[in-house]
Amino acid sequence: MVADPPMDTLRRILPDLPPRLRQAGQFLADHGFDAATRSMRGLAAAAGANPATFTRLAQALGYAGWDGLRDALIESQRAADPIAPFSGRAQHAPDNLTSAMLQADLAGLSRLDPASIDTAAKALHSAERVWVAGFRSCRAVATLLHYQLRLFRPDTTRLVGGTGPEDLDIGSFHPTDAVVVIGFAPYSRASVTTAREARAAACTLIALADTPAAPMAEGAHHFLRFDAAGGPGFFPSLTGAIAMAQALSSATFALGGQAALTRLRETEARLAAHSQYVSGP
Amino acid sequence: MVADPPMDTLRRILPDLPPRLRQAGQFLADHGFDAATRSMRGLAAAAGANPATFTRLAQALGYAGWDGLRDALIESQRAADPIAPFSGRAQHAPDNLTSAMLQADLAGLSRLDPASIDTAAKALHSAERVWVAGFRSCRAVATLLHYQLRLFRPDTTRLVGGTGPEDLDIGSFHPTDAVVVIGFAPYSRASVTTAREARAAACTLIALADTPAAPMAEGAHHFLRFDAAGGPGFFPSLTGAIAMAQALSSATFALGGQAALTRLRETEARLAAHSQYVSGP
DNA sequence: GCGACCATGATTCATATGTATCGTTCGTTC
DNA sequence: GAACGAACGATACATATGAATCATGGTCGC
Repeated sequence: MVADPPMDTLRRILPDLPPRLRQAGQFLADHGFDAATRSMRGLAAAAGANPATFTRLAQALGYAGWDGLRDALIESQRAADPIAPFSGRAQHAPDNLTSAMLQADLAGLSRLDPASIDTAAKALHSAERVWVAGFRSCRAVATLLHYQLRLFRPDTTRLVGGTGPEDLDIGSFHPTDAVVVIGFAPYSRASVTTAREARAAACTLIALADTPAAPMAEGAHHFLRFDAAGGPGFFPSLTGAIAMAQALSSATFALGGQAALTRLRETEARLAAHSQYVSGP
Repeated sequence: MVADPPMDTLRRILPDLPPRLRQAGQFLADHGFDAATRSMRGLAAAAGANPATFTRLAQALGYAGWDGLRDALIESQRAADPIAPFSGRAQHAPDNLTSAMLQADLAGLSRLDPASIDTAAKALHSAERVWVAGFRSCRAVATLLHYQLRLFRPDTTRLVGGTGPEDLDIGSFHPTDAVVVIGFAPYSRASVTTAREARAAACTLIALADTPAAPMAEGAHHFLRFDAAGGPGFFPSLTGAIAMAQALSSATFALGGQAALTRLRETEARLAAHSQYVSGP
């Protein structure tokens, strides 16, 4: 009956719990490790709650008592974090696809080159307008970069193909523009076209790609490399590209100084005024 | 005096210990997690040793008693859990913002929980339809997850707000649907609404968020945690969320078996036929 | 051979721990 | 307004837990 991860069932019934039980449940959700190690009374003291509350919480979750819940927590955590105290973590090959993918992403991140990002940020900073282009799965990276840049450069940042077919956008490239193109093999036709047109228009071309031989990297002023393939996943990984795009926007923001900060505050105030956000938990 | 990691001092004095103490020490080294969670007597039973042996072992390590050793073990494991596994990497302080961001992303990735991703993938696999919802910067994550899922589930995957205002999408949630909501603080109003409606419609709710206390995690059947803040960047980081989304789609694909593979091949063939791609370098 | 010493197991005990129980409070319903 | 029940805190209790103590067996030195 309660063979699922206890944290999942906890979250499911959490909203329907009475106030103090929910408070205890919240604490448990935030401090799962303590729940597995400390005693029930110790937990209660840390949470500022009555010990009996945790017994009741366990029973509300379908366990016979706190011991049952605690055992389930221990079991789920043992699987979750294989601490492997002595043997290096790298030794035991990842047992399943998921952790293998995460591990590959980890390795991919560590291969990124910070220096190339910083010089590209300078180029973005000094460009009059910035175009961001990414298609198919790379569209996710492009939208994020575009979104973050717009937070402090709202009027001078455009997404290629953001407001319709990309033809018109490409046609309006200007020599003082910078164009960021993101792509990896197999390269979408649109991204290659965008890069070619950017070169033709004498823009500053910044390419985020998987290899210097990529079509969009040809003649690019800045080349930022990330690993897309190589992982065990069935699809290419965009984790490295995302990390690089974020670092790029942050570095560009840092170059913007006080002016950029002011514009960011304005944007945030505008979002808050339209109550786009709800208050935190 | 014994502020070092207990496992280190253990290993140091292990060879000089009397036979039974050494045997217990071996077991402790191999099952550090159990030592931190189970009771001393329980440990002794599992190790096939006398309970008193572990008290003596703790004293031999310089602790007042077993409780002292156990607390040290807990503390060292708590630290080892959330901090980066490649602790050597964290030592040399990053020289600039960019590499600091990448480093923070690296640490964030290592904190992801593969087990929770796998169980969520099962839920996606068995859902009739899958809705993906993310707004503002999380839209990037949502589009990528939607894109990858559509590669092998083209007809049963939808992006909330993908074809217009999200109201109509939200209204058509069905109990056999699964809804994936991505968000972090400050939480956009649309994402909270989507999660609430998903719950109301009795959908399977899968939340990707920065804390279990996030509004969209309330009552969620599956909760996948990632770190958004914490880095030195000016904007939250979506690297962890992207990595998790990709792992989620790959895991779901793997569950799909031959049928999913067939559909993926069909999609690829269709893209190639329309010559969306250019040949590689 | 024998006493001293250490390692180890068994026993015992004070304490910590989880839970059943009772009384109180608060909100709801008739 | 009375009656009811849920939620919660406080108390009491049976049990589990860790550690001190005692007892035993084996080893080393003389």
